[in-house]
Amino acid sequence: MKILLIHSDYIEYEPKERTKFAEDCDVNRIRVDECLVSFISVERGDSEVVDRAVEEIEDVARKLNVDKIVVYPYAHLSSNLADPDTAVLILKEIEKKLKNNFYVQRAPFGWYKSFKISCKGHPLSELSRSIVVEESDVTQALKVEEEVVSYWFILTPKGELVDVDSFDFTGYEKLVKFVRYEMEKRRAVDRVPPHVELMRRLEIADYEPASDSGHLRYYPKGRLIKSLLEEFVTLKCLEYGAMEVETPIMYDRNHSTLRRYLERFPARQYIIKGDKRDFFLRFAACFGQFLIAHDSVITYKNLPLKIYELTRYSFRKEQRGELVGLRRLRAFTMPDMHTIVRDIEQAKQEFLNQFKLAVEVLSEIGLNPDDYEVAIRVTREFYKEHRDFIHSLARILDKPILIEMWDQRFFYFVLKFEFNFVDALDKASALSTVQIDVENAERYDISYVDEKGEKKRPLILHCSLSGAIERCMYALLEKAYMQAEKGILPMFPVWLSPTQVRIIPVSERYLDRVIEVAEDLKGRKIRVDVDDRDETLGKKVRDASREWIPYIAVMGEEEVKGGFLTVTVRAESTLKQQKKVRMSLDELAERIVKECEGKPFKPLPLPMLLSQRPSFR
RNA sequence: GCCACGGUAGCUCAGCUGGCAGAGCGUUGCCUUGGUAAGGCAAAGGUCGCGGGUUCAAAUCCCGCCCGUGGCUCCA
Repeated sequence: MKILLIHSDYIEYEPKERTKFAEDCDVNRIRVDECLVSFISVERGDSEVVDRAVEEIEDVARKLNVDKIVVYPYAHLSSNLADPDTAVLILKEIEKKLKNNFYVQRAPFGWYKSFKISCKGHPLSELSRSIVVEESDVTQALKVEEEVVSYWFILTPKGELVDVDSFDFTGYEKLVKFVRYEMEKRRAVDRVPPHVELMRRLEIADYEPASDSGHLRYYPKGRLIKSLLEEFVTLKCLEYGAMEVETPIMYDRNHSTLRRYLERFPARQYIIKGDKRDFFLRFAACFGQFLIAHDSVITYKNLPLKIYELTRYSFRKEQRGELVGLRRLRAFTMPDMHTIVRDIEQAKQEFLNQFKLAVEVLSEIGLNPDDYEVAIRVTREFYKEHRDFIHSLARILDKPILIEMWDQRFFYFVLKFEFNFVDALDKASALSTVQIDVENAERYDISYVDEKGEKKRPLILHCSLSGAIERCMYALLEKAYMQAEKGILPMFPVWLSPTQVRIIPVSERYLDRVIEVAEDLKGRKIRVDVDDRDETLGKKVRDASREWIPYIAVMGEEEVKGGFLTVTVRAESTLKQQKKVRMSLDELAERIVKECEGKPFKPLPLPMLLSQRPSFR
């Protein structure tokens, strides 16, 4: 809403000619003396700002000490006008509210009017106000969340459900940390998280000050790692039987179905102004996939039906203080798979399959069950009805898991699991997760046809097999850091290492031969580079080690003559003792190829010769 | 959004009881041609976050703002 306020000696106006939106009125000349004239343009969405507008006008009127207010519809203050019907309603409402405390004259809407006005000309006599709709980015679900009462238990692999306070946590150090983190939601760390320093030092990712907070830049090495993870998780979903789709990243804010869904999802959105409509940026792939499902003809023969998308990106406008490095971002990449199932039995079966698949995916990425803790969140009702099923989940990984139970269903799901990574600062964050959604098939009007030809409502599973890709990178970095603290040399899995082999010539004399060897390895789909810089051998070895390169091959006279490589194997070395192995080129190549079996491959994302590389920071 | 801390060379940081802008690393050049965690010498490199104020004089003191990190909050 745009308001122009004029403190006037008088205003005189007279309706002259109707427009097609004209409201009925007496076409008399009106004069009001000693008044505040409010020229108002009602804009789209202004029904929410009436009270604030009234407050503003009253506030000015009081300051000027006037008791008469003229409400004057004036379209020319805005290029984003509300429709006339709404505008009249809003103006009338303003009139009504102002009348509580003032004498109010409202000029008729929809007329060409002549007017004369006399402005007093003191400093406060001409004011303008622009009242915008406050983006209520706090959804209903966010508010509800504050009221949720949780009951906490530990479920043992033997199937005992123990109250959290009576569980003996001896031997379950990480679980304690996780439970504390979940329940107390309090910690006192005053450090930059280790992975933040690592992601920068290793030239993986960095903050981008020119963007919004929580949007990172990825350097070639980071892009490579991210891209391999993206491809890997995608392939896992496709192998599992999912159909890959691609859906828009922004949606109409006023779409009735989506609007209701937004209300149920506790996340803040980015709002984008379009030509005519406002859009929000997706925070997951649910919308796009549900809308596809809504328009699809699905029969019982198609179930379970799996749809998959890698969201690059999902957007969540987290509060500033919530953002951390790769752990929590405003733009992140998430594999998002939805499974449409016919009933609760099929839902349970898929839930179980996906639980197991998530374990497998994380372990291939380099995160073992020791690295995360399992949480199950469930309504009391669902727990009672499916106790055996839920207990069976604890047996899969053979470790106690945290159960959070609610008396009522506050959210759209009845059951979910999460694998939570506990980092070097004892903070937990969710990686893989699957939820059984009992609400959205209805909301999106998704149905399938059963054996009898009847339309039925399915259930929907939400699954992120690995969790956000960035978060996997965060977990790998944090894990490496924690291992380094224990004296283990930190590294990435070989298939994710940007450089898998670095070859270092003992002197420039051997460079040509070294490049030949490197080209050979490169031809075998191995990421190999060559340190051709004018530095000492010691320095080059040190630098390679600081880059966590799994295989460092040194070539000098001996190697060239003998036709072998002297390889420092990082995985078998310690801080004190390097493990050096004599290997043939074939042996090294075979070893690496084997270690990367079944994983995607991408070539070295940088020039092979180190001397040709820029330093990105 | 609130609280705390921070922003000085490409990076990490010192200087901050006001008085010539500093170090290490990196970069460039030269020497060095080497056998497994930093070889030597030299040079280049600055809007001290931005704006205002105090002062003869401000990186330093004061005010405002911006950005970052941490904590709170939040984390489907």
